[in-house]
Amino acid sequence: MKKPKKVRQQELKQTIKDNPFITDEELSREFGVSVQTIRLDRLELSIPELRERIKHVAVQTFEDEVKSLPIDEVIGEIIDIDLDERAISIFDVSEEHVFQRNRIARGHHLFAQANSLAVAVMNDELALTVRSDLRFLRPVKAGQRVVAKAEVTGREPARRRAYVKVVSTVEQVPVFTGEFEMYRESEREEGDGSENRS
Amino acid sequence: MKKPKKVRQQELKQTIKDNPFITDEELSREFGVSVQTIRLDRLELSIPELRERIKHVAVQTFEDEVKSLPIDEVIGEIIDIDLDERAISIFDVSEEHVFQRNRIARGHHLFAQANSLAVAVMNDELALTVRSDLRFLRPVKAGQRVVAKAEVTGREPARRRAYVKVVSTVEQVPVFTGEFEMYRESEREEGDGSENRS
DNA sequence: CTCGTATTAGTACCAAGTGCTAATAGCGGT
DNA sequence: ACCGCTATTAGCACTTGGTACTAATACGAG
Repeated sequence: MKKPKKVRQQELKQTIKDNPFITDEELSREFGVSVQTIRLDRLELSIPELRERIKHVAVQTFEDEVKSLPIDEVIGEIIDIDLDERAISIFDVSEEHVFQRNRIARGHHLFAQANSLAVAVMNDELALTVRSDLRFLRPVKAGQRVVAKAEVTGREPARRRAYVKVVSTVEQVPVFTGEFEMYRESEREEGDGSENRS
Repeated sequence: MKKPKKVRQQELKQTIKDNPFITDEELSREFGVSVQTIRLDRLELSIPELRERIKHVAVQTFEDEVKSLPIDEVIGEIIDIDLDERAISIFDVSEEHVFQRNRIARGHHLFAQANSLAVAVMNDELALTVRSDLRFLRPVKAGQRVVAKAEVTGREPARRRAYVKVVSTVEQVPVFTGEFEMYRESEREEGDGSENRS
């Protein structure tokens, strides 16, 4: 008995952790013991078999992948709107909006809420964002409710521009602010709406 | 023969893609054909067996995980990454990303691609966006492919900040640019750039 | 009705195991 | 030297989810 059982088991644990794709047979060669011994060790350490280990790793990725997709249509629910003036929306942050590692909301969701609201507040067939300046003031965590308030702060009809300021808060505390320069497709009176500046 | 073979095979392909963890037997029940038929279909479509599929998924994660972090959390597909230096991702704009009225992509998708790329390029356990300044230069339409290039332009280890510039183009033409000020969760010594924390 | 493709059935075999029983090794203590 | 005990090894039956192959059957078009 070269190494005591305990030592071997600890090493075994580490080896499998480092490379979950190793079979019992390969392990048995590596440690110079029989396959059965490896099996007994795994049993005692409650380490599952190769396929289960692989599956476990795979499931993790897969779930993460599926989870981090959603970013669709209009983000947040608009609860009040006064066209061309101001608007408010709420957005509940849930698991799929956060980094798994620390449950902090990914920036683009906050931006999406604010941007959607800025688009909505424009009283226009179609508004496009031209430019924006964002500040992420505090991290937002899963489970929190973000309230975004948008206000139209300026207009430049000649250039078809409007300026919108959005402040997002969680329980009264500001977490995000954004200034948006918006382009309105149609002019104020007639609904033109099919122009393509580029 | 309810559905022609071709249709079944296409559906089969999709089903397996959506859920690689499904056995031939489950598939055979789902499609109302025998297990052998499923096997023949897989053979023709060169879809590997369950375990190989799972293993493939697992290997991906494992490799990515060793490297760094949220490659599976990125919006768009990373096609090249040089940690702490630069990264490139592509994002295909489809119907669900655009306004129905004019088929122009909603701004937050462009932002999401750029922002997640900026996060990914940071060689860090966790990076958060602190501030960003965006310009939407030209409208992007459904069907177009957006290529985003991120470059780390500056570092301020003392304040745990890094600066990333992202330029997104469609067929060489810039459509979006963004400057990101990022916060990195973990501190790092200067002059390293490629250590092996994990 | 016949031809050809599609489908189903059945068999042998494989990898990487589990679960179980039984034999053997190694070593300490007395 | 012998007992006792744990550790190790061996062997066998059985499991999953397949591959590879052969053979039979069904179905639809010409």
